[in-house]
Amino acid sequence: MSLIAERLSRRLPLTSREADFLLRLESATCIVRRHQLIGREGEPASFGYVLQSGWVATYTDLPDGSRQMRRVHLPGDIVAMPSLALHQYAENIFALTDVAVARFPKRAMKEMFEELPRLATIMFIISQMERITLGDRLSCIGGMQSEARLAFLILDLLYRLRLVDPSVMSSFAMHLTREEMANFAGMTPVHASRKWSQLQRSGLIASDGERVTVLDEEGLLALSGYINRAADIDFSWLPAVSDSRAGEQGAV
Amino acid sequence: MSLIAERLSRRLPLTSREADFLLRLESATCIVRRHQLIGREGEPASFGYVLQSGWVATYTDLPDGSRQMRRVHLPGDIVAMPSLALHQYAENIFALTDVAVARFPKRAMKEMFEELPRLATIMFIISQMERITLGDRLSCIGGMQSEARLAFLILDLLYRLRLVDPSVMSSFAMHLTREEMANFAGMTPVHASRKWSQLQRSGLIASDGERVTVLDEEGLLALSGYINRAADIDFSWLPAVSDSRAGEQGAV
DNA sequence: CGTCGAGTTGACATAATTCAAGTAAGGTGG
DNA sequence: CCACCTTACTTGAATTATGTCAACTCGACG
Repeated sequence: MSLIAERLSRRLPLTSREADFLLRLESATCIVRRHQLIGREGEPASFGYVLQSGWVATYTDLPDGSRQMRRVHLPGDIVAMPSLALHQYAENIFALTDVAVARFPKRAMKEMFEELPRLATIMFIISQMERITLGDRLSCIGGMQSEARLAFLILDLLYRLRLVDPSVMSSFAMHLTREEMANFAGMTPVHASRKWSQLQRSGLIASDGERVTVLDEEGLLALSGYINRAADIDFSWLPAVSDSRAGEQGAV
Repeated sequence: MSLIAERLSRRLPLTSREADFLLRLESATCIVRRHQLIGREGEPASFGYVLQSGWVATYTDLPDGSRQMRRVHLPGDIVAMPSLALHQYAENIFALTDVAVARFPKRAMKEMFEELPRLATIMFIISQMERITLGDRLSCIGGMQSEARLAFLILDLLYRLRLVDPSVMSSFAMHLTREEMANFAGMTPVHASRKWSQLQRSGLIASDGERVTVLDEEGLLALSGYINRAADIDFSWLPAVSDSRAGEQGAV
């Protein structure tokens, strides 16, 4: 089964046609080394990507030279979907670790809307969720201090890693450098280093370079104002699988 | 014709069934006074809104008491679409001016995906555009100084007002108070006031309390790093109007 | 005439950046 | 095996951007 289908099927049964479609999205895998670009801002936005393993970030560079990371993508995420609405990629797509990604052509989305309205609606809902969580991050960066913004990053990764791999409890391998964290949280690498140390000293997290352990999840939640939106997602209004076009209803 | 259809039809011919659907979305208009809430964070997210006249903002309040505006909506925008993916509104919906809004039930979206796949794709594309522009704003707030963040706000409003009303050239009525600008741009009202004055002194804008005039559009663009994404939107991959279900192809 | 909301300005405090120096770990070639 | 890189990270001191508090102006309104 495809990685996306696997994640979705924990919440929703998918029909076999839907699962087949998602599997086809992942038919063209390629490997990219850590710190290589998968796509560049300004290139024709002909392909979306399904991230199969590793971490990917999207970022843009600002005129003054600073870099803003917009999103860290984890396995099973669709990468660069927003740019499919444009002729050119709006963001750079960057391998934070060695990754495996599958690329799919923009026209696959067209087929989905034509033939699999229920799956299209699911994708629509997921996209709206991403808008909400991006807005949450905007609120965090616009209104919170640097320590809280780092705490937000940690919780965001923790909760999303739990969705990918339910065995994740309170610790995970942090694949971001201090500079990458800083670019994500809107501060300088030096400041990120200081505040990271402070999170450790205050007992909220522990960190040994490779792994982070969340020691006080409640404390981080209170500090960062993070809201786990995924818990509130509403799939109740999906279209029915249409009789004329649907295949058999798949189990799982 | 509905306001959404009118804006869309400048770029795309809509079928009469699509136009009818959009008109139905706007069948239940109500008037809300300036500085009233249209929807509250945490309430059941049963309805989306089409903004018909006036300005609306969405915002959230952070634990430390600061307020972050996420989006200023202009006439013809769909408001609260992201929250339809959740059981509860994720944001407060706030009338910046006296407004007319039309509310539509969440299930209208279901119908759209079932019966009007091309329109659903258009909505999907617009939503992805919103993700991009929200990301642009994240980059701006995360990486730019306060003066640039205000410049970004001005250009964002200017370019979007031009889409709503092609007669807008370089000046418009600014309906935000200093405090609201500050909440939007991630700073304090006092600081917003200082930097607003500075934009005037440096000759980039003129302002007389009611109206803003952009005197140096290039200068504001260079200062803020603003990118007008709407110019690059790609509607070329829409599904065809399906034969079996479509009405006649409407002109305009 | 008094009050209210919005805006401005000054003085001071704090958060974050900048610049610079230094540590530590991993890789490479001799 | 060691000397010598490079890269990531840390820490201190000085600087700048922004926040905070308080006083004041101004116009709208009853």
